Amino acid sequence: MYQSQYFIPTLKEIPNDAQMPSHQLMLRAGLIRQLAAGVFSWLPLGYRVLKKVQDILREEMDAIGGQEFLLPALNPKDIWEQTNRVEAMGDVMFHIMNRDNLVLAPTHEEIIAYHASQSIKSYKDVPQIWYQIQNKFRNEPRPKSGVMRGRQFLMKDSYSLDATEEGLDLSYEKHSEAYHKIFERCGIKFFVVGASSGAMGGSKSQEFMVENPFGEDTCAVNYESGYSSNIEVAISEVEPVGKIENCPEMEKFATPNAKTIKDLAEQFGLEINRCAKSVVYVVDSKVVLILMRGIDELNESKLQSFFGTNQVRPADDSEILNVFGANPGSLGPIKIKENIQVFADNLLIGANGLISGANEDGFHYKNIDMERDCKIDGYADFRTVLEGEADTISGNPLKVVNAIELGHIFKLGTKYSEALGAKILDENGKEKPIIMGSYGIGVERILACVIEQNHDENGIVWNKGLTPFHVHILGLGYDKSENVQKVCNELKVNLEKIGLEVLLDDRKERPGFKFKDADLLGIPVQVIIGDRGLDENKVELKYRSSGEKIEISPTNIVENLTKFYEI
RNA sequence: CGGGGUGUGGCGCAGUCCGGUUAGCGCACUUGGUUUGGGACCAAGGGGCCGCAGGUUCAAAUCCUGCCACCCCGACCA
Repeated sequence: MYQSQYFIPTLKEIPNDAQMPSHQLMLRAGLIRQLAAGVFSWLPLGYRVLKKVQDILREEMDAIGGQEFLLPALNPKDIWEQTNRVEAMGDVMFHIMNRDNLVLAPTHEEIIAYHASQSIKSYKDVPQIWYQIQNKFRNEPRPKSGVMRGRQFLMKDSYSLDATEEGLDLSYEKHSEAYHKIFERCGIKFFVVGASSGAMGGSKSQEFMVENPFGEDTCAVNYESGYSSNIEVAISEVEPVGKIENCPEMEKFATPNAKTIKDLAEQFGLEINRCAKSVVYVVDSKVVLILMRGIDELNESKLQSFFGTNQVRPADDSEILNVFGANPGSLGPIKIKENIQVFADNLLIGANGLISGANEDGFHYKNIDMERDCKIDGYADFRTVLEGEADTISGNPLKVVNAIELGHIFKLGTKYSEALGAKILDENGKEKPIIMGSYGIGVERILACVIEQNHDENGIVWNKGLTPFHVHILGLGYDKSENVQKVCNELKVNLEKIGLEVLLDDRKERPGFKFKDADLLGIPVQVIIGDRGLDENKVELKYRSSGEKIEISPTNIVENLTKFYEI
């Protein structure tokens, strides 16, 4: 490819509205352009890389027996109504104004289940793995970070159909292995976390994560021990609060200026973890009290799975006053005005010597014994893991990091097959719903993550597998020197002959300009050809990742690059 | 949806507070010339309904009102 004829609009300056390095570089290197918030055009150079990612996805999906579909983005709304997801998706789903019976698909479980219901009738017809690489539409309230979160985005989504739980386990395992291979081949450093399945009813779910400051998920990890978990479900080894000896009788005391646990601990010289924090939530319209250690934060995901509902929210001040007869800052488990359920975090099991609000403004109790003085309806893990706590595998400190969700594998179960009547007969002629799994990868996110992990101050550093071109020939003084032209073109032909993709910078630009652009584009090897070297029968080979340059005779380049690309 | 910010040529910005020459600068673009191994220089050019719509005024990029778009923080995120 001649660069003078190829559309690669590079930018010298960083576009004002790009914050994330990969976003900046994708714009600067001419891979993408933004069309609207969360909507991007892929330019030729970017699309070349995107296609290479898709090739890897196809190869690995085919390798586990996946069959590629292309499902429509326009979907009949009534199919989505059968699973109640028009309502569940709410504003996230795009609706069509002048054709009300159609919607834009944000995912494809329903359509897969629909087709399965038509044609998959027997246990002999499964297992099936169906996948596609296709645009998804989600009306994100706030698109951000370039292609990281868009309103239209490419997803590799696949779905497994099985007759038995064991079959699902196998399909799930196959996907897990395929995903590992995919991300490894893309050269991404990632980790896998167990994720909260929330109230959606699936049994097992794991997310493939990439540590990144712009990531929207939070995970607790220890790379050495291999512990990694979404903060929504993360656990750690923490000493319970426990008992003190000879805990005296409970005693009320005045705390007029202590509104927070911190105030309380500081003003009265108390141990912060014996100051029990009272968190008030409304769960399915009922007010509940959760007691936690003073230092801990309630984890809403854990609360949701404990109660099996996602209808949870913090109680507001008037609800609190109503139930407790006191305001936040003086709440506790003792003598609550209304009869409500009280739960406590596991770390408070058997604890005594606790301090908590008296449900009377400006007063607290001390010497509270959970068993002696409180009526607790249940204990569970409600807390959010904190940085530095011991991981449950090695006991070494956990790191709490931001992460990008690249992929998600999910044992769905029968929710969609039941709703859409996707049923099969088993060996005994008994009708059963198909057991489904759902597996997704954000295709454009792969690209962004690769750039996040592989760039320097000069630009992108592509790996051999994803680079848009294998070799970047820089013809210095190309427009002037017939010799440079001759050597460049011969080399281009010879490299293409052995299957390498070549970008030849034949533009009428000064050398410095070409060097800067080449580093920005980030093709792994640059072959620098100019009269100065050719006079001594030398050209220069520069490796983008190390910056290392070697001088070499033009006749040895093909051999050298054959080795480099292991052809 | 709440809070904050920004809209001026393809990109990056100044000008707006305090209304008043012909709307300016750098990059990019066109032409000519000199240059040519890490984003050259000189000269001459082309390109703007100053986000949109109203309003105030003799006069609006500038003041007022409404709307729109985009970015950031938060809420949300199968």
